[in-house]
Amino acid sequence: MKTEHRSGCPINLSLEVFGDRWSLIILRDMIFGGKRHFREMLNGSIEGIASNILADRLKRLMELGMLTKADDPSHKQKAIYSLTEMAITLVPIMAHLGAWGRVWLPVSEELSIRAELLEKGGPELWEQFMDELRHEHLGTPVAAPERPSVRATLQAAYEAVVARKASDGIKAPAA
Amino acid sequence: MKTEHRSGCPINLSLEVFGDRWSLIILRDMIFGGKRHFREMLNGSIEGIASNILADRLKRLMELGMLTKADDPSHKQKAIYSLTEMAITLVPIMAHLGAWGRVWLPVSEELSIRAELLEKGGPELWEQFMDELRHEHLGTPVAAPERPSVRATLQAAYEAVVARKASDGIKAPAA
DNA sequence: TGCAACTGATTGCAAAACGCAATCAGTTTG
DNA sequence: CAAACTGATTGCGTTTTGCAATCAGTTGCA
Repeated sequence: MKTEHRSGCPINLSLEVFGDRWSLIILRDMIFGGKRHFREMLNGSIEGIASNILADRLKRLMELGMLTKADDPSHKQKAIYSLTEMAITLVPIMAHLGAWGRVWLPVSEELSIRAELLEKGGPELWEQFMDELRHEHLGTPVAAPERPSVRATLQAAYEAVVARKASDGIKAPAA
Repeated sequence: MKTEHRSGCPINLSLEVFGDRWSLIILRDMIFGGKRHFREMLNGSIEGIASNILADRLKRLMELGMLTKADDPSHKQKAIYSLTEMAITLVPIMAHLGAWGRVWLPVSEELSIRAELLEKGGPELWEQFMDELRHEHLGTPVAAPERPSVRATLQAAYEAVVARKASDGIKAPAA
């Protein structure tokens, strides 16, 4: 791993980690999309990441300590990528980024409903989500009481918007 | 301005705005360093930005609506760059980024004291800071009661650490 | 008046990063 | 045994980056 840093400033060092156009996208898909395999990330990416870029970034994120890789028992060639605690603690940053983007940028309704719910849920919801991610990726026991998972809730809201927009389209196709 | 976006996802769109290695650095220097002029940013940058990169990013940030440029009355060739509300609302993101970097990355003590104070101050301090920036860059009246400015407080803390490390160096040079 | 220092940039150029398409060897499925 | 799928890798042309040098106009000082 490279140890040459431009400065010891926290913001600069953070930028050196994900100051590019793909690293955070990959982490977003793992965190909010539950993606764990190479092909899942490659084909599921709405932004259309190229396979060589994906391979390069996964490798880089592993070197940085944000991801780990393990064999998938169900398939000798399959690899499962897991988030580390370092990556899981990005959830609040993702939430803020989403909230900021929703205010200032031309976001689409269906892709921003998750950000909206995450923002409204606040730090409490973020903590619950991070606990779920720790359970899922680090194997920690479930501390919180049983309740619908944050990711499933966000996903359901996304699908509800998609369904509503589709039915709106039937009633008023040219709207 | 380009209107081609990879997707309408808030996180993706945010990355398209500052998903590079310099844009946030420039905004950081303006927000926390109070830099307003080209040369100030060029020579004051601890990361050593090149003049062509700086010119390109300033132009880009203006096109994106994050900065505005105005003539400096004191010098016909001088330009004063101002933050817009869009850029000022990045303060909470900066605070989270700094807090995350402080935990996970090899930050230097003197350059992370600001991040530490900003984190401890919480949203209340961020709001006060944003109000100061609005006054400074947008000319809004000062709503809050008179008190030492957040930037000055952060700067003083930085200088105190630098001074302490220097005197430590005299007592124990090889520490 | 003359000249150095300073203003916000711009240009040339080499290196690196990007991104698309094709390809790879091994694994599983039908 | 062939097709589909696994996580990648390679080649190659385009774009972006970043360093050094340079630019024209402005200001301050002698």
